[in-house]
Parts: sequence; C-alpha cells; structure tokens
Amino acid sequence: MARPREFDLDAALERAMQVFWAKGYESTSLDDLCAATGLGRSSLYGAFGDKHGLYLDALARYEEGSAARLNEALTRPVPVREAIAGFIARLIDDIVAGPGRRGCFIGNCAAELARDDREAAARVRRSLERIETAFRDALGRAKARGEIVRTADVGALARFFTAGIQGLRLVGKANPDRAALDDIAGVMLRALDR
Amino acid sequence: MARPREFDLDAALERAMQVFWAKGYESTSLDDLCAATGLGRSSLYGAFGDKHGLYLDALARYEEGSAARLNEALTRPVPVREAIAGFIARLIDDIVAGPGRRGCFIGNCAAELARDDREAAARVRRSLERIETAFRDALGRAKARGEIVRTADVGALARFFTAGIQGLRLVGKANPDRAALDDIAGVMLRALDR
DNA sequence: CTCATTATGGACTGATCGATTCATAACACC
DNA sequence: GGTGTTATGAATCGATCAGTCCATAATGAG
Repeated sequence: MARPREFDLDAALERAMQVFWAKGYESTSLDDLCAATGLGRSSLYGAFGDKHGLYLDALARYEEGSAARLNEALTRPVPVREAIAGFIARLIDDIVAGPGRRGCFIGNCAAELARDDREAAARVRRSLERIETAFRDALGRAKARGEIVRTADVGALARFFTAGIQGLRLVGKANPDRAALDDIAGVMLRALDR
Repeated sequence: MARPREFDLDAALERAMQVFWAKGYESTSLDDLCAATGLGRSSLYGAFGDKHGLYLDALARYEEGSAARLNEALTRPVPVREAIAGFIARLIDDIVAGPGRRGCFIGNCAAELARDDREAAARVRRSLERIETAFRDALGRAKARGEIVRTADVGALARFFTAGIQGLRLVGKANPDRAALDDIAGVMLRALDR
C-alpha cells in the first residue's frame, strides 16, 4: 500500500543507543545520530518521532538487555552468593575491558536529565525498581532454600545491591581499576554472610 | 591603577556552582549563568575565562565543601561507625529534603562529561580519591583504637564506602525515598560489624 | 586634572542546534 | 499501468549556542 522502510529499525535503534550511551543526550546531535545509523533526518523522525523519543526508545532497549542479563545471572541454579558474585564479576569485566568510560546508561540518564524530564525520570525509577525486584526475588528464593539467614532483610539487601551496582559503575567510569572494583565487590558480597 | 571589580567573586562562583549542579554542563547556557550571577558576559569571561573554566572552578568549589563536611564528620571524637552513620544520615536528609534531585555534583560530572573531557575526568578521580582517603584514615584510626577487627581491610572498606555513597546519591536522585535510602545505609554500615 | 588600565554592558559573530518542508522515489492495490 | 500512500534525502527554518568586540565607565598613579 505504500513505500516500505529501507532500513532495519532494530539495528538503527541499537546504533542510536550506543551513541546516546557514549555521549549522553545533550551532547549527541541529530547529525551524530544520522552518521551512526546511516539514516537521513526524515527517516529518523518518521520512525522515532523526535530526538527525545528516540532517546527514550534507546533507553528502553538498554534496559531490556540489562535486565535480561541480570535475570539470567540471578536465576542460574547456583547459590545466590555465587550468582551475584558472577554477575558483578562480569560487570567489572565490562567496565575494565569495555570501550572506555560509558558507565551505565540508566545511571547516566539519571545524572543528566532526570532533573526536569519527568518521563525519563520515571523510566529510570522503573528500571531501578526492576533491578531491585530481581535481587529481592533471588534473595527470597535463597532464603527459602536456607542459603542466607532467616533474619536477613531481603528487601534491604536488594536495595543495597541495586545502589551498590550503580556506585560500582560510577566509580568504575571515573577510574576503571580492577583491583579497586574487586575490593568494592568483595565488601558488598559479605553483606550476604550473616 | 584600574577600575575595580564590582561584584563578589566568591558569591558569583557559588551561584554559578548551584546552576551547574542543578542543570549540568551542557544544559546550562551562558545566559543562565548571567541570570544566576547577575553579571554580564564580559565580567564572567574576565573573571573565569570561559564556560568550561567556570565549570571546573564550580566543581572545585563543590568538592571543597563536600570534602570539608566529610572530614569534619569523620574526625569527630566518636566511634567510627557512629561518625559514618551520622554522615550518611545527614546525606540522606539532604537528598530527601533538598531542592530536588540534584544528586552529587561530582557524580553528575562523571556521568555527563568525564568521557572525553580529560581535565574533568581527572578532577573527578582526584575527588573520589580524596573521599576514599578520608574514609581510609578514619577507619585506620578506628582499627588502631580497636573499634573494628584487626583483620578488616580498611582500604577495601574505604573504597566500598566511597562507591556506596555515590550509589546512594544516584538512586536517591532517581527516587528520594527515605525508607529505601535508610535500608541501603543500614546494610552498608554492617560492613563494619566484622 | 590627565592618563593608563581594567571592568562593564550590550550588540554582534559565525556556528550549530532540533525540527520542518518539499520534491522525488518506491512500493501495494485495483 | 495508473493511483494513493509512505519513505527518503536535501535544502532550509528560526532559535539558540558560546564567544568576541567595542564604546563607555570607574578607578589609581603621576
């Protein structure tokens, strides 16, 4: 009935996400986005609305992958301590070996524009809640299995790990030093030994 | 010998710092800075060089006050656990009661422009090291006093609290909920009970 | 009082921003 | 093959950006 789209929408979103992740919202221009995706302005606007809409879509895409990795790590059939340790170890690998100081897209978004961008702020809040829930569920199951003491407050621990991961990514962005990050991870994990 | 400056340089820097803190670097325009300080462009450029220089000065000013508060809290003649708990409690008060979602200026800087701004990145790294050192010194003194077990790794604990505070401020920026932040603080402090 | 020096405010610069417009192209349907 | 509909690319929009320039004002030194 009409001319079909000539590009892969998903691939374009992935490229745009990488640019926003690396440069942030304000510092990314539409020319940057066109260059990264290989698309013209018309195609971008036709597919994603405007710059802000594309940013939100990119944020959603990041969160999707991020949450999937976390859930996969936390539902492995191993003790929860090992599962969390494995997740954090891979996180540190990413920070140290990754293409330099991008941090966490969600955290970057929170720091950059959650101030007066209610929609973005709501997305960030939801993302953090999702992470928190994943931890709480995993810790709840572990508690039922007797892996952690019955007096443990899994809700507080879940919030702690959520914040801890953000802190880890932030200081890792400023100084991607494995020894320092391993130190932090080690102390974090000992919150489970009680 | 020449016309004297008509404004208070320190007060102007304080105002500029507040704006950069609240809005970030890119989103703050020179018109914003002129409006906040009450100065004209010529005065700003004459006193601080350019926008980037002013931003770095503002960052330094923030770090000064921030480090002073931390050191004051950590050198109080009380058990280190109490000192740290007091500092974090006041931090949470700031986050919850403060004028909305500014986060930590240093953390905001790290998230926003530490990527390809080497000078800002170096400042952030130095700031975090300063925080880490303050914790390490306080924990070292506490260890010598026998407040924490002799097997404790004060270096790792210092790094942990440094990252933890950043995580606390970040999630607090996204969701300034006292109960959640208190949960996180509670788990963090139990790292000292060993 | 005069002059050299610096501060100030406002006009102005070229560049870049996000967004729109429009002519053209490519399809599905009849 | 004609027609309606959407995609595409280039040109372009007004707004805003950081930064500069210049005429004027305000001081201290001689």
